[in-house]
Amino acid sequence: MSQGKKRKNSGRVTLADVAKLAGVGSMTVSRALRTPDLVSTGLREKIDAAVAQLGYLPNKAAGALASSQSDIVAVILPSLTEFATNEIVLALKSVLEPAGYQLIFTASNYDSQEEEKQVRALLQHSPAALILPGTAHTSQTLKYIENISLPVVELSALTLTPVHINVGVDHHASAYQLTKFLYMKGYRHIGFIGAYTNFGRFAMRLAGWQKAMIDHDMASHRLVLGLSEVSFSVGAELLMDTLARWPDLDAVICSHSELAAGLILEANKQGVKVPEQLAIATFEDPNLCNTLQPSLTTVDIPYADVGTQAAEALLQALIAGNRDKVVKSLGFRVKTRAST
Amino acid sequence: MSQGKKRKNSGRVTLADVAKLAGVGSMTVSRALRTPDLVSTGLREKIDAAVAQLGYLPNKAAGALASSQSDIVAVILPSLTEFATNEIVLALKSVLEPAGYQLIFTASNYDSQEEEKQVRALLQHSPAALILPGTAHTSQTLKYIENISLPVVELSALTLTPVHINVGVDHHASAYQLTKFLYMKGYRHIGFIGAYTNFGRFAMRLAGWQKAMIDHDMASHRLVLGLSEVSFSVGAELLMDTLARWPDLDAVICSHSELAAGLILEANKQGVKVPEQLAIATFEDPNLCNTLQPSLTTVDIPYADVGTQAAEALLQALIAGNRDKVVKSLGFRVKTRAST
DNA sequence: AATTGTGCTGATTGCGCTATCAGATAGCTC
DNA sequence: GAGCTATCTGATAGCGCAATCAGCACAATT
Repeated sequence: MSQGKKRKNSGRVTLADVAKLAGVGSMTVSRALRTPDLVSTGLREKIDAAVAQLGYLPNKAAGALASSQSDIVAVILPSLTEFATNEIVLALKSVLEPAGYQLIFTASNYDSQEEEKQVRALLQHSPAALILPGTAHTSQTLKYIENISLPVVELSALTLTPVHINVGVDHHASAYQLTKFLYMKGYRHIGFIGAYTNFGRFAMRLAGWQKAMIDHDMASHRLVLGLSEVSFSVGAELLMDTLARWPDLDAVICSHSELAAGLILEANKQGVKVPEQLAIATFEDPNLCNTLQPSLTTVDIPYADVGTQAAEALLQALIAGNRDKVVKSLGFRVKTRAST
Repeated sequence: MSQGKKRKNSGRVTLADVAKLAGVGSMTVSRALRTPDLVSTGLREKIDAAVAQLGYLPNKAAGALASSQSDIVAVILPSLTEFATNEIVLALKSVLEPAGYQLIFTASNYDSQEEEKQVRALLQHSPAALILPGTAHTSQTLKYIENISLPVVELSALTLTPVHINVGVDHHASAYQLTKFLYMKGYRHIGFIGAYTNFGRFAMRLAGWQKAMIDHDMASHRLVLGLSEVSFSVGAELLMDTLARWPDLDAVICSHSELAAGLILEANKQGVKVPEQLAIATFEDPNLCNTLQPSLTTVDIPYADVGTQAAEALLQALIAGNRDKVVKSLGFRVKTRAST
């Protein structure tokens, strides 16, 4: 019974088993599976039959080790629960999975320390590429990704110092445009409410709003609320208090759709007329914003495009094997709805 | 320059590099990293220093090959865009990631052929466990997962023939209860609208509704619509036509929240009173259903619990190394809101 | 003093695969 | 038919790690 072996094999069917059954060398089986054109028809058929008969499944860990390349693409997202996430994930998958890549997702929860941990964990799987948010990284994270010779994609936010591929939207400009849009509509007392948990975007949008306020001589009418949490109810609780404190206020920009939704629901309940008494505008989630009554004016951000373009640029880099810097800034547009 | 080597090494820092720098054997480094208690303090400190200095990251592919076990947990979800998905993903992550597992997600899109492909692809990464929907599998898929000696979790739907761990909600019973609830409220002409894309759940809920209709002598008042697609607009388009064809209809159960939402929005637009003229009830998404006006009566399904309990049962199986069958049926309850 | 542990350490081997190179065979040129 | 290329095949040698086992020092036991 004891085979005198030092090591038990894992029990799985291996390349060698297939080779033996097909009566060929294992190298030929390996070729038949990866580059069938290099194997003669006769052998290929025998091998295919053997593979089917044994139900052979290649062991990718072994393949990755031997060839020092894998089909894993590691993706770090800021959060798993946001509208944008879903769009981006679907887009990435639709491009990268057909090309034979496996995606691994994790979330940093807008915490750069957590991101660093995730990067460390993911790099141990020697992925073919790394996709992560375009927001602030720790110096250790930067060290990891700069030392490593694999394509890196920074997503969603445009960076000043892109590592390699950077696809995103200029959040500063979008907030600027939204503010300007409200100004054109005649609003003069435009507040900004956001959550700084969302580190990158909050700051950029805030800055964009601020610049627009100054450029349009509204600098004296400033309300900024920085929250530590985002939800319908936080938005709802805010409304009456904010109106009481800033009676001049005629419009509000929310950094998150959920906040804006909370405001609207509460306004309906309290009899505050939107947009007559208060205009509300926000970013991103068209589904939610359309469902609400009145519907919400937003800056539509094409997150699906962010994902698609990022994936395509990545695929090119993967195929070409180059590390050329690619920066793509995607458009956005203010989508006027009933709330302004 | 040429080293006469047959094979270039990958350029990454390896265990051996750390060992050389620390002046110890590579096996000791391996131990220091995985089972520090078995290494003396002096060497451990030297090794830690060397690891830090070199920025060493273990190569998990090599580790997986050598030990024939990996830290990857492969998860197949029916869809990435559903409410339930998000809840489940978060719950799985919160239990399994702290335990040191890496999750890989893919989606089968309610297609068992696609599921089979995904299973094949995922098994090549020799995962530590496989999590997949508890709905119908192809015979090939069953062959894969039955032959394989790894923990399998079937999620969300209860199965008649669980492979190993099965955590879910009895969709049949939930539809039955919801129908009964409407009956108690006085409704007698209760229709059912669903999408059969969602193979498992649709059939089970339909059956539950049907049973309840028969049990409560409403068998003669039956409307069933089986759709091939789900969205707000499909729901909206349906409303007037359905009312015209089934003038008796006083209540509708929708298999998907989105359909119900579409119906409500259209009812508001057309002046159809909910619930006076038509009651509407559905399943699952409390966020959406609460936001709507009138708010939607639903069967609340504790998807977060599904995820948590599945992950915990899995963790136990992983630690104990057993393959005991575990079946957990989670509760649900009818959440009455304004729409009924 | 001889024996048996006990705790650490490292040499060796192999996990299952692919890169590399050396043959083998067939097809072609002159 | 010699010489050459083009095409195919397989033997071998790692990839980086962990399982295994042997060795060694030192403490504990008799």
